[in-house]
Amino acid sequence: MLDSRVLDRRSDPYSGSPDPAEQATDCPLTDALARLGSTVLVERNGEIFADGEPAEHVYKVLSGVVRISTYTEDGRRQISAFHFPGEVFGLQAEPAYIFSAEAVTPCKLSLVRRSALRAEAERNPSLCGAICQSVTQAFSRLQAHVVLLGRKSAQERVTVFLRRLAERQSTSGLIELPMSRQDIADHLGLTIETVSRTMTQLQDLGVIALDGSRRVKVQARKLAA
Amino acid sequence: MLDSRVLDRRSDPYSGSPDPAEQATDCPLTDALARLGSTVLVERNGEIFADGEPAEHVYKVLSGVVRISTYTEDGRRQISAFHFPGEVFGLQAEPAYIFSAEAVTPCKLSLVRRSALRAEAERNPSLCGAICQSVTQAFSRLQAHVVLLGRKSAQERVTVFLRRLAERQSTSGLIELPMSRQDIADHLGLTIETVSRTMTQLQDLGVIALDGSRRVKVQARKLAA
DNA sequence: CGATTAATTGACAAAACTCAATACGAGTGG
DNA sequence: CCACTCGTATTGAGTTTTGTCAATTAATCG
Repeated sequence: MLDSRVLDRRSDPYSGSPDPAEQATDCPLTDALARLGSTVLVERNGEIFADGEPAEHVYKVLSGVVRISTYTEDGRRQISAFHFPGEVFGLQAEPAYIFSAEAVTPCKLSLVRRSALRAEAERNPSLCGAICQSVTQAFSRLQAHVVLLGRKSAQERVTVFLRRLAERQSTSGLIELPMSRQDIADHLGLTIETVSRTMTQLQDLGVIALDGSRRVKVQARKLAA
Repeated sequence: MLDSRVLDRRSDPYSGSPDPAEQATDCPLTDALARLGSTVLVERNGEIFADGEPAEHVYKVLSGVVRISTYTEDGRRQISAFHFPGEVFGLQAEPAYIFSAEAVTPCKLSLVRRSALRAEAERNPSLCGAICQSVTQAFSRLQAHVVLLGRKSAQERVTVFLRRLAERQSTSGLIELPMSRQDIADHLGLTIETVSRTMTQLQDLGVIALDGSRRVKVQARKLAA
């Protein structure tokens, strides 16, 4: 898990057909990443950065899925967030990362040095605003997750998780689960067994239909409630 | 709970002896609040703002304790954070508040219009940085809370809660609990009964000593583990 | 001092966890 | 193409933790 964290790095844009997440935009942060950053590929389960390391870079997902995790002393893991293409992570004021980031699937990431971003932000106030906005967005997401963890039953957690995933993938009805049951469990504060059982419960209730373990067909009506 | 949200408001500095949180500092955000903001008093359990309202102001606690809460449709409440003197809250990019803020104890707050803060930030890049920093700080706290909610037993939750409280109050050994058991329960994702039982357990274990329900003497050594 | 709210304690029920066994699925080699 | 393996997921049985409901005690406020 610690090997081969950087498979490829270059400063020029990727030559293949452009992903939506790589297009030019009106977001100063995206622009800054495109102009000042480089690209890196990370293999499945590869480490992007680890908790406690100097926080030197800010990342954006171009393709693939990233998990943000924290390991407690006794070996338990909490995944506080998953990041999908277009999302920025690693943006923080602390000098060292306060969590680890790993690739759930093979990932293409754009990254920029924090110092470069900071220098650019000094010159460009709109970039500064965009950074703030990105951080508050992450904050809002986390806030919603706190409510999920604090107040909800296993069934509610799984249902909400699937619903949010559906919204983010905006695929009407068919969700691809890029992450394992263990990842989901560690995100929702449950065990892998409870996640599994809840999935089958939801299937028995007719809320979802499982097609293998990584593909879920959603009865949108029923999931909504 | 909805009545009398604003008891007093004025633009000039408070005339009494200055709290530490009101002193002039080298923090541009604190300065901006002092220069551009006004002061308001809120009574115990008074509402500061509610989830869904237009997010017009940014606040800083001068004295007292504030709770940030979210109410779910089914009436459950999750308190995602408590704010102590010197801390800023309500700083967000969304046009409407995504949670409510209420006074745990009678509070003196400094507040500034978001538009004023934004205008000032355009002129002053260091203020922009300070804002970012404040948001990332809140983010880090929330991140730590997610780990607590996701992965910890009732006993660990209460222990960590008390430890963090002790750190923030920096009162060696004696903690004042400004909030009720219900507040603590809603913060830790537990029931009031579990919180209460856990407290007595910790007392039986010799980790803490309760002096009434709102005062806790901490055996620092034992709480640390 | 009495009334009211907050906190604790007890007995029981429910939800989730643990441990263990089984099944599935992707990849490999015969 | 099939059998084997390894990692992942599901299912089952029993335990533990926490939640629920009810009763009691403690604290607060007039």
